[in-house]
Amino acid sequence: MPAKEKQSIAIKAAEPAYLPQLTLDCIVLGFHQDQLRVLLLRWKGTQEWSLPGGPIQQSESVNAAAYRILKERTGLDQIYLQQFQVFGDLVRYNLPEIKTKLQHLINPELWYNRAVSIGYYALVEYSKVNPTPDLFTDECQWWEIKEIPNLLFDHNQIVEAALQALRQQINWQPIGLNLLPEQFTMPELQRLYEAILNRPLDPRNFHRKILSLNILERFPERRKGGAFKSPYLYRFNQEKYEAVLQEGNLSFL
Amino acid sequence: MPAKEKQSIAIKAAEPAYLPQLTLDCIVLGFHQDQLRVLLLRWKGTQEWSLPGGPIQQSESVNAAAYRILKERTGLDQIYLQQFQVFGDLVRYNLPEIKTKLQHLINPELWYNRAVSIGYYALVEYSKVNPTPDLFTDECQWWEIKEIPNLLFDHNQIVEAALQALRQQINWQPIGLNLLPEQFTMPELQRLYEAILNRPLDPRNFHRKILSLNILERFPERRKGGAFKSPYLYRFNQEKYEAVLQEGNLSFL
DNA sequence: ATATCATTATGTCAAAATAACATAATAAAA
DNA sequence: TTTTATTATGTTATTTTGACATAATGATAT
Repeated sequence: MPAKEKQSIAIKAAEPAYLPQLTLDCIVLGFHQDQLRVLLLRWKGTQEWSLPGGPIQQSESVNAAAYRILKERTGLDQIYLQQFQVFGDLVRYNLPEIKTKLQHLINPELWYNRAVSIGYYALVEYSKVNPTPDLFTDECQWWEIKEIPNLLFDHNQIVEAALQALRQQINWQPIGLNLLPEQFTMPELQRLYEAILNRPLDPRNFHRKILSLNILERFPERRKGGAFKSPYLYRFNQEKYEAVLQEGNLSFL
Repeated sequence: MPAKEKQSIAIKAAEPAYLPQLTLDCIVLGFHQDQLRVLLLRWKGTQEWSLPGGPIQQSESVNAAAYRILKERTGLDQIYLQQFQVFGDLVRYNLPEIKTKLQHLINPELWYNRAVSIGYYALVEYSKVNPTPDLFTDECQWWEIKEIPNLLFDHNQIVEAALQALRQQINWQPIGLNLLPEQFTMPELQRLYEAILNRPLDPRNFHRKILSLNILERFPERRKGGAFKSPYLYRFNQEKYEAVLQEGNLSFL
């Protein structure tokens, strides 16, 4: 190998079975106890965390690679996945530092000088996820968005960019529903939106606005169990949702 | 222009000076005579057209590569550029067909079986562009969006995706202004929006809505010269624009 | 000079969407 | 039965949108 080895998340796939110098990072978002959470991996024998991700096989599409990685880390198949940005800067982090931290894991010759990463965010139902580490890590865990530690590589920035993209997208598509279980209550949905948008919403206006989208169905029964008035249960109606999407009901400007 | 550059989504960057199996495609959009236009290249000795693009140098960021390519094809430096999608399917076009069409230009050994492409759209001022072919092409020309021929590779689909992304973005950001000269009239701006959105707009409502954004300045003088009432001239005010962006005035949902 | 023509600038009103606001109902626990 | 936490919901004023038509103007033709 010439004088070009170092790198990124992408370890020089010793196998040429992977696209060289290209990787993929996934921001897997879940919602639990009124908090947005993200799935992180702890590298073997360290306290260093990073996002799930990895190289792309020659035999799979980029999207398929994202689904594969998500399947490996969460056990889930059907996931809402959104490509949101390519990270292609020349210097994306302090490489010598990373190499030092991870040298016991990866032969330095296996690093690329540089890799480009495609960022995806995934919205998943928290309770269905079975967090599973990969070959380089020994722990896969949910972290509250607000408590994310310093991550390896440029992953803190990638998470930030993903959240921004999510906030933008949720303004015109009710994608938040992908984060909830099939049945949910209006207050739960509101708290999810508040977590994503990071600001409080008025419950009356929220209720009206969400229902006006015509993509929710209310069940006749309420949920019992709390020391309070029992809330109605709702369900996301995929068909109605798609009908709404068709209309492309964006206003200009 | 760097030696050995270009193009296509799938030519083996003969040198390791480029990121392998990764390319970049640019949809350069301009507006002229009430039409949206896109810059296309005709391959040497053929009637085959494709988008500007090419591989990324090891020594440049992905964004820098996009700017470099745009500079090479248009002569312009300061360009509004937006990364909008990665095209990463396994099979993006009929490779044998392409190889046949272009075999006189490129040694088949230099083709990759597969490459991933990062799509950018660029919004430019039509009259400032100096269309310039690259090493593989002998013509660089504007085409009306509605008259784009069958392009090489998956470029027709990429153009379509770019337009969709543009239409989406123009709904919440007044980016269209990048397509006009510094001074423009309200009807010109309206016709631009109509071209992008592909539907007629009411001039009174358009006027009201655009001005309400508070990013335009009206000049005291009007433009003379037509056999009709002379229109006012406007200018895009960058400062005001940025002030508005800060507010992040997106409604939720 | 005047008429004609193409184009531009602009206002009103009804309907819809938004934002701001408070209280009664209820399930469980005390 | 009282208390507590939480949920469901309605009204009004304001803002935004959408639908609609006409008068003004600059050039050209007569």
